[in-house]
Amino acid sequence: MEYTIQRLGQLAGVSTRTLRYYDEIGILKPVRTSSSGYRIYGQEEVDRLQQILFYREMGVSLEKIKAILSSPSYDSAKALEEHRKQLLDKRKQLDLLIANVEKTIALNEGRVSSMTDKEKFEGFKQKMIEENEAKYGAEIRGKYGDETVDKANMKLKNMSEEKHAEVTRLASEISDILAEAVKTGDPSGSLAQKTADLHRQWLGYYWSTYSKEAHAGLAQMYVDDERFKSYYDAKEPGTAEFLRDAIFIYTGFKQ
Amino acid sequence: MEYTIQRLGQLAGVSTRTLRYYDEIGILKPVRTSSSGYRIYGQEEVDRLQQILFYREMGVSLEKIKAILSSPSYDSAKALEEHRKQLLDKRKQLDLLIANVEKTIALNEGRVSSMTDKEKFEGFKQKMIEENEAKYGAEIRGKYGDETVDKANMKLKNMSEEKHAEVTRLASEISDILAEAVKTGDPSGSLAQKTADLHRQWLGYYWSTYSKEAHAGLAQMYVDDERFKSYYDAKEPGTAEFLRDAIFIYTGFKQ
DNA sequence: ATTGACCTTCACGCTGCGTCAAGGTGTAAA
DNA sequence: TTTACACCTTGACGCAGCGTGAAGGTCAAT
Repeated sequence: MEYTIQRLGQLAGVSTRTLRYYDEIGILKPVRTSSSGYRIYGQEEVDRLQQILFYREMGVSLEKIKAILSSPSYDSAKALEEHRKQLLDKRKQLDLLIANVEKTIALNEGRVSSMTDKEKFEGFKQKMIEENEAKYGAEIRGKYGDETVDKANMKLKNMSEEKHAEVTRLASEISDILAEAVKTGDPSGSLAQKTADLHRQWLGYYWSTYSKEAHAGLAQMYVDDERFKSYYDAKEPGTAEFLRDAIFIYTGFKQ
Repeated sequence: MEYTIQRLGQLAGVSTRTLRYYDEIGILKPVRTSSSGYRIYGQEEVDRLQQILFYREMGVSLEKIKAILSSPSYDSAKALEEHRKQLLDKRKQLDLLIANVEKTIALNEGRVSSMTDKEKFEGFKQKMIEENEAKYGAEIRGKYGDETVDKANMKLKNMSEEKHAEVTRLASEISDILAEAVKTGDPSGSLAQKTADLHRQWLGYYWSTYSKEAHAGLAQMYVDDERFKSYYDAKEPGTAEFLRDAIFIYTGFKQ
């Protein structure tokens, strides 16, 4: 398939000016030009543009992208793996930021009493990501790649070793406070909301990405699924529903 | 709490140059200057900077941010809701992009036979986000907001009414197949992997965004947490571990 | 042969800072 | 006290990555 400049632009979501600029700086040249000087792009250029956009998405400068793509040691398979990891990092940061907004909203609505200045900027800093970018040089990539994979795996390992005690403590605290909260009968009360908050913290140990929807979904699952329901309702019938309602309120999901 | 320019910069993860520039263009002025002309920032400025960074993160120009923040009709609560939605949109786009990388990797490894040119650029286009940005004008915000909130709420509602039966069916199927799989003793076997796959499908009803990490985390949770563990191990001891191992293999998380 | 949607090159302008330069300030140690 | 050193100031230049004309050629259909 061959593309004119505008068609390629539409396909990839970039402007024709951008494509001309990329030609100008030599990062993406058309496969040929028509008799009248029109730029014609082919299959290779489509794929190369995709790679360029992956790097651009990660904030790599066009100059560096050019160097990377034209390096003789460029390994597209490794690069893709690296992209994947970077994107996952980016999503984690986004999740932090979302949690930040949500906490700020909760603060404004009085559902949460305080927020440190530090917390207010959680998720904005991109230091770790930028450090990764600095390491985007082709040679270090392979080594660093394995390292981060290991780190990702370590997270679960360490968790079961180091933090296991804390998670268990949290879980039992949730259990205790939930029992108290149920007695009040008010899922919007402070005890119930504290339970929901603790539950969220607890989830933090298992989910690298928190979302209100997932939290609310889990809460609904507690009610729908017999095994969860029977666990929660063991001490006091209706506890699963109560917890769900509390979490729905906490996450802002009305029924 | 009062901050010097550098301290505020560190707190928020921006450079001192940036803060001076923000002063220069009048978007964020210090509350006062010390006797020797040093910029001193107070609590209000911290909060304002947070708001600025939220908008900046969404790609709004500083000029527009200035206009928005100084508009008499500016409603910070609504703005925060809007930020939240935009961030969720952004995450959806990121998920598309991640899916794109993963499919490209699969293509390279021959696990997938083809990928259209259109698919190659899935997740790059930010049209929807930009359109939202255009709507960042205060008046449309409220209306558009409620609509998407309603949609999000609908997801859970419909679920409990319509799909409840299917979810329950899935859950019991998982239970059955898992019991069979445990007998084989091989978490990498096809029965175990089918269980993991069903488990993933089942999760799909509760999580709007699936991630391998979260799935693996949940699996680990099944082992760490007594209530889950006792449920799974009821029929056959070691079932929780078995399921975790199967899911680890399924998601690619080695221990 | 005219219209309208394409394409070309050239060139200026903009945003959001990074990065010196040249100097003043605060304070703690020597 | 002075010396070091980390902090602060204003001013000015520079840069990436395009957006946005201008002035003109091309292509296909009507």
